[in-house]
Amino acid sequence: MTPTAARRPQAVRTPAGQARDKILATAFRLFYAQGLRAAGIDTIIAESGVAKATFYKYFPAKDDLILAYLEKVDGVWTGQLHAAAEAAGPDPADRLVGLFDALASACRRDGYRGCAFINAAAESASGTRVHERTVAHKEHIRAWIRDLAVQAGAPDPDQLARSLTLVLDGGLASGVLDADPAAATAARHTAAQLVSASLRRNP
Amino acid sequence: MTPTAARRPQAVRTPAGQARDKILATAFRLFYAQGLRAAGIDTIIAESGVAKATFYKYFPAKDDLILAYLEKVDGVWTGQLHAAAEAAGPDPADRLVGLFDALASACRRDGYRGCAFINAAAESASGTRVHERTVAHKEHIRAWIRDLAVQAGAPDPDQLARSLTLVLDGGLASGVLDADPAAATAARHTAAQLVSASLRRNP
DNA sequence: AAGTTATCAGACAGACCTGTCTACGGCAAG
DNA sequence: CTTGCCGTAGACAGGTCTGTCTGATAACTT
Repeated sequence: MTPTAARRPQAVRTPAGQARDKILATAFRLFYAQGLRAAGIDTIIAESGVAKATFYKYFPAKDDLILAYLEKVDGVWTGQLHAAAEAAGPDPADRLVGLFDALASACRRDGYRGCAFINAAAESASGTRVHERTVAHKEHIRAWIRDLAVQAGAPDPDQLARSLTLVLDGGLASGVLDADPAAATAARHTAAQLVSASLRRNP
Repeated sequence: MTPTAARRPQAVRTPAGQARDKILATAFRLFYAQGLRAAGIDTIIAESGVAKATFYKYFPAKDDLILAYLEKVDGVWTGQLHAAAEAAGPDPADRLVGLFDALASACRRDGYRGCAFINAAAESASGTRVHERTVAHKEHIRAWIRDLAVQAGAPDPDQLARSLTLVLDGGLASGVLDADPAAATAARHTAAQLVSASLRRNP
């Protein structure tokens, strides 16, 4: 009837500039818990508490949100790995083993579902931006581990980095099946074996 | 107009009893190549060349087809692992290393996209039949490897089996990123290191 | 020859998904 | 105070998805 009757209560308003963060936080949670395809845009918008138009302003397409999500995961996970490595002490050889503590911590977290990147890659065709981003992440990790192996004086740092990333990825991949802490413990143990075996000839 | 005008040419007819196999073969291909969600029922039906009603007769729901697919993958992959292990000779220690040749062979195949089970688990919520089936598969593999470790006289077969499955899963998980044969080679090399290190005290 | 069974073709329903668009409300800067 | 920006609410379009149903045909069985 009257224009006044059409007024809507406007509910709660997100402060300017914070909408993007809220969306990304929700996406982080839902993408990781349910998968990239299973988590729909509508759900993410509803749980973020933002309007649809606001969402599409910051993320013109779902793929953009997925990439932002992967960027965030990269930062978080890389940070945890670095922190775990540094917590093991100044010796690079210790750090190579200590980084596996990040895996154990991850396993213990509620809702742990393995590696977000491996899961994302499983849902994306090769050649897509999402897939490429995943490959880049794994290469960064391996380069970092290789660097530690060089510092530790490994005779073949490439080989050692390969071995350790295999064990790390194995631990992460098994995390999507069950969050068994034994897998993380075994991964750390295996890593210690590989590191000491690799450095034995060159003490 | 006339009833005769309504007659359809009936196209090519699948021989009785073979429809299920054709569907499963198509599903095997599409599920692995695209993922469980990305491969739609309609596409599978169209590429199978069967009628929709026939499909739903054999697989009342998509989940049933997915489970049949996983069953088939299990058979194929387990067979390849066993064959690679046996090809390495009669010594159980050699077999523990030789089974990694199956990984190298898989990497070389066109359209290789890592482990179908890990990929499936990434797309399914825990607690679902699909997820449970994946966990069961991984447990079978580890039990088999553990058995080989016992035969090889490993002092701690559980630990060795854990380590080797971590490396194997790592190799498979990295396969979804890129089918790098170097990963398979490194996995075999790492496995050899772990096996010999594990048996050293007990020759 | 008649009946049974397996298959084909495709319309249809109902849900969900992504992305666009309109209309409106509050806030801050000019 | 008003103008423009950023936000909300939600309808809508066009597509895809799973799963049901009808009706007709081919092949095998009795």
